[in-house]
Amino acid sequence: MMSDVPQSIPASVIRRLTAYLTRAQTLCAAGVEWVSSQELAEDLGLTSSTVRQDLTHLDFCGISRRGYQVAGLQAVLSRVLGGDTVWNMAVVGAGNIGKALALHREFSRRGFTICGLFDSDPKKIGKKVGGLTIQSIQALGPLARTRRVDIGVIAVPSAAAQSVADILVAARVRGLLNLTHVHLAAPRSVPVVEVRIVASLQELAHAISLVPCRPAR
Amino acid sequence: MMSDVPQSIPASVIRRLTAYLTRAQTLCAAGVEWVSSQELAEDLGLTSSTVRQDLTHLDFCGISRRGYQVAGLQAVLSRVLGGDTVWNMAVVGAGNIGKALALHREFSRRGFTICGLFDSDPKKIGKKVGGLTIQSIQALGPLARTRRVDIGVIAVPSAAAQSVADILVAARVRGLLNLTHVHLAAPRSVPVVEVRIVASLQELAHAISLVPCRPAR
DNA sequence: TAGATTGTTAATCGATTAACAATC
DNA sequence: TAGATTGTTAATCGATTAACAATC
Repeated sequence: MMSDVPQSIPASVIRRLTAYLTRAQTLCAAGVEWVSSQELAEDLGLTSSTVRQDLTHLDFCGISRRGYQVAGLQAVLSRVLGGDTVWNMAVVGAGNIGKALALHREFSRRGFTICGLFDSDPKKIGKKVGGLTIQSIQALGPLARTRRVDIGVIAVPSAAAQSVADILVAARVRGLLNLTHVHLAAPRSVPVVEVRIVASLQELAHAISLVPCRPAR
Repeated sequence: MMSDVPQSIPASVIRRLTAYLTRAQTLCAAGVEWVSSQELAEDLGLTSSTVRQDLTHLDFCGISRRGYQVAGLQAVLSRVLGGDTVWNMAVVGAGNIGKALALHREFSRRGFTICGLFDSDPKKIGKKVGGLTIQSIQALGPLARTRRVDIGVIAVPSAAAQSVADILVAARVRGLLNLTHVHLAAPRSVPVVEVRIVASLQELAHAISLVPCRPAR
């Protein structure tokens, strides 16, 4: 009867759970108490069936004729998505993207603390970005280890990405967020999530070219 | 026998095609002439079967025992992904992320030109970011129309995202890149691609917590 | 009660992988 | 020729959707 094995939720579902969480937070802030699968589906461009199916992965039940209690839903989603945990991040690459991430307030609000910003350019080292001082890549390995960095954010030029990933993995970082457009090799115990902005633009460009031209007015 | 209908390639395949393109460009620059599906698969963390299946969507054939000619593959992928076209973009929101995008060189290199940067904050209007002057949101609609903006990039606070999207759609923009964490409603003729960085971090955090702890050394 | 909405099962759909004949 | 690699078909796998009994 020992069925309490922590259920592994598929990545496709996890991505939607983050959307439900954001929505639940908004509804909660607006004082809404109950939400149905149908309403959530409309808000997020899904079917109600998908929403209900997704929420069965949670240790949380809706109520017939009322839907899901917003506050409870928010709490459960937050916990499943690691809301209780604070994650330590190191951002590598202090270019435009790296600096933007270092300054982005939304991260700390969600429990992701940036505890170091690194670059290989000697001219940048020592400069301040928000509350952080840019440090040398040489310092990355030792610091990631002593500061117990959980997540390495890779925002360097693509050519340097793999070597930075290797340094981070050797420093026992637990996961990588890859903002470059090259694939990173990492051991299976170190998950990698890719955020490919240029690829997203190309995907969008392709989708656009499939849409028949609209009339001139 | 009229089978030359422009095949609609699934989005899942398009995302990988962008990866093949990047890889082909790197190989081409390195002077490599041929690449097999097996090699591409290893480089990108896929199976050779997936690679071959994907490439059948292209008007391009490999050769038994040799693989795919890198230069040709690169050319065909570039064309399919809109490499011949130059896309006009407006970036809305001149916060950290918006500014980083405006300064990011990789976009223009890939055929995505930023022709305007907009913000609602009066204190920011008139300031220069790279070659661009920050303009008022009031100017967005008219300018998007007259400058024939193809793609609107939404990098404003989440609460303002939908209204910005509405302005862009009304100004006949053809597609939206959404960098906020809320879902955007848009007509089906205006494709929306979402780049959700915080959601990616949460996905990563969840993946990390599934990995059993490694021994202390 | 009547009816709306859940949780769940079964059906459908699409994407990935395996397998192999064709071929260079 | 022998053998490696393609293009393609069929099998598998997983994700989404439809349907509906249970229930509040």
